[in-house]
Amino acid sequence: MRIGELAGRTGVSVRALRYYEEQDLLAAERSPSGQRRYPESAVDRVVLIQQLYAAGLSSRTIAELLPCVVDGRATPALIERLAAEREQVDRRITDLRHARDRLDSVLTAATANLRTGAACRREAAPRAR
Amino acid sequence: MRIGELAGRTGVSVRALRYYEEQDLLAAERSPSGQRRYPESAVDRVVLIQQLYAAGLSSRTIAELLPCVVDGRATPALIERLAAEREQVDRRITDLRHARDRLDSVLTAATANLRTGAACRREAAPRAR
DNA sequence: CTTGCCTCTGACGTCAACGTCAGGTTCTAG
DNA sequence: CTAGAACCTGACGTTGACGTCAGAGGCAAG
Repeated sequence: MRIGELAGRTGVSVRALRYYEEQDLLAAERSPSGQRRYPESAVDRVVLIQQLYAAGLSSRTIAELLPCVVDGRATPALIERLAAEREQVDRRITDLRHARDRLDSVLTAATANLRTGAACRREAAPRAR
Repeated sequence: MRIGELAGRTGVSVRALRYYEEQDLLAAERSPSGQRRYPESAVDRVVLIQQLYAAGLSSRTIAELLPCVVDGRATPALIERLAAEREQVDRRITDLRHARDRLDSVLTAATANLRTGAACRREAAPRAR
């Protein structure tokens, strides 16, 4: 398929796909006229890339680990790298949970105050730009 | 305390503290000569700011919500905002968990392959810069 | 008083993951 | 055949949270 269809089916922009290629995350055949042609498997690949971005990995890191992720093969060094990234993700999850809990306690407190009529009287002033 | 001490005690840079002030996240008294003076409570405040950054909130958002977070009071609109941010954080946690699970399955697969002697034979090529 | 660290403002630099625009080619529907 | 959509490369713009540098003033010790 061509780049526009891949973009449509994955929900990422054409620009992003070209960027992925630039970063060696996603290869493409070329038609005689130079247009990119992707196989069906590219859809899954792009989804995977998005997942890894969502995990907070950089494109540099993804490029290093993708071959391993795709074919399930790796050197011990790559496996260590993967494990380290996994730990990173775990820590980020923990941090986020703490932050969420913090927001939760703030929320319940604020809501309770609202109900007891203790709401702020100064309106939120529109901040200068 | 002065800015250097606050930086040391919170682990954030002096530059970051000045940036927080610029973004209305952290106020400071000034000595007659113009140097910033912070109360003890600034330490907690900076820690809180870090937590909210960790939650993925922007400084703009933090500035809007901080008064509410600090004194537990808010307008209904602010409470809605908080709840929305909380949901955002929740979604991010879910995404991260998916990504982590993905990394996990890759890891176990790769490790199993390693043990069965199916490791990649082409070494990880050092990528061009 | 001077040395050396701390602090100030102002301003430009950085980095990642794209967005956007220009100027040109290619493909496809009619 | 032609209009218009889709594609190409190349290059500059954007955003957020700072880093870094310059040039100047402040503060404690000896």
